Amino acid sequence: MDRSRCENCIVRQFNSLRALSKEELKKVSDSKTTKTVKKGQPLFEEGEKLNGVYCVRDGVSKLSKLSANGKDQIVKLASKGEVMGQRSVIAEEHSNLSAVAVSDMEVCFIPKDTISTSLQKNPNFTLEVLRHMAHDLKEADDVIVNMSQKTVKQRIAEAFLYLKNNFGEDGDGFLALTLSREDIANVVGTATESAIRIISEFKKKGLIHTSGKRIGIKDERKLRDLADGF
Amino acid sequence: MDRSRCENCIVRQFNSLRALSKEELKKVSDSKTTKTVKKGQPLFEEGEKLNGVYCVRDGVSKLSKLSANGKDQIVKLASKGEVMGQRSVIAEEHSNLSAVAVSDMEVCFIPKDTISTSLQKNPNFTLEVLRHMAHDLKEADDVIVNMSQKTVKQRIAEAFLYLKNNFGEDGDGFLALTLSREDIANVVGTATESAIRIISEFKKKGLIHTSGKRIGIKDERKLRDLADGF
DNA sequence: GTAATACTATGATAATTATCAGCTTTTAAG
DNA sequence: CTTAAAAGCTGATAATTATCATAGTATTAC
Repeated sequence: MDRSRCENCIVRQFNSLRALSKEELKKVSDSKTTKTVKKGQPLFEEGEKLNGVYCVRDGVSKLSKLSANGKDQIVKLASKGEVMGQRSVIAEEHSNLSAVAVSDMEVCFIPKDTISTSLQKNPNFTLEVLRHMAHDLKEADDVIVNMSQKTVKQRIAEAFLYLKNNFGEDGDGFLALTLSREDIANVVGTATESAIRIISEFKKKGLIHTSGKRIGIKDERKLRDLADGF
Repeated sequence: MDRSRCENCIVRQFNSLRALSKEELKKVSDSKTTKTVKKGQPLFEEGEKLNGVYCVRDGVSKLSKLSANGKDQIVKLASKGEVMGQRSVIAEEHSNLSAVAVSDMEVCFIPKDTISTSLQKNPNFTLEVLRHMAHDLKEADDVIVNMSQKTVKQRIAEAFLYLKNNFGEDGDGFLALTLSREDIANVVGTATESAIRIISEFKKKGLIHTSGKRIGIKDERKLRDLADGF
């Protein structure tokens, strides 16, 4: 079986592409190009015009936006099965976010036309994309509330739990996705030093353990309570 | 002309309902019910299962979410032409937000079935809804960045400019939409006292003028600069 | 292997923001 | 109309968070 064909790609099960017909999938597969992106390399930049979407086969990308004060706010982490750039392609606007790989990635680039055609011809596909976007919007609302109402300490606890739930742990009990301290700070929207200080504090309190930049969760229950304000 | 019919409703031009066919519009119009909602009254509550969507004909509603610490975070203000609750109906989930009128409102309730049928049968409509949601998602990203990276002072300045741009001013040079100090605080995610203090400061600096709870913008340029961090 | 560079860490201090308390003004109910 | 309740306001203080400075520790390039 040729795994480089979308028809055989497992990743597809997780995103809206699963609503495509066999015919359509073949077209997607014929028009797509596969890229590998090294950790730290950009996929696209804020303000760039996207000529297609990126489907993540492996690895993780951060989607971020530069704020007026020069800091990068990470809005979302996209991993296996997620499609990046669809918002811009659908609304026919330039991207409002930058995408940079936080681990080595393998992605498929699907040209805009292929997507647009299916959006116009296959209502099931459109509906599926719509459902996914509705879900993303709900998550965005939750992030807004967390950012506005929780303290930095709570947000960092929340972030660690999120990383564990979404990316899992490696064999040694560390979070499978290792982010730099700066990236952690940019996820929760705080100064790098503040994030580091709080990580040290969590370590002292026995909530987490660290080894270099790797972080492992030691007491999930207490972290949860902290994130919820108890 | 019977303005109570969707076919003749101007409001429709502003939202995704404009993509409906004449036939569909008639069905919508026949199945809808019109409600008036007094300022302060709820349209629906967080966690409630919505059996349809609300199309705003007049007035403004706040969409908010209760945070763990008991504060209400206002995520969006919906006014004439906007459709509320579509996210929940599309994703078939309970509402993640509460809607409460911040001014007297007139809204049309359109049952879920009517919407679902059109979503399945009319790809243009689905695509139009999708475009709107893509836009909402972009705005949500912007809010996340503002909430995470800007100071309370900047966020309040931003909020006043937003209110002016989206709801305009009355004849006396005050913002057409009057929010309580508490609502303003809940929009920017701060304590009511902090919001009041900053409003007083803006007044002293000649950026705004007030009369009771009404607020007018005096120096838009300086407010803009402040919001952008200069 | 070593120098340069980026990342992590911690202290000191300043700025921002929340909280609590008390008071005044406005609004709404009877 | 008047009285209770709600909303607005201000001060004092505490807690949180940012900033600046400095140093140790990894990483990477040559």
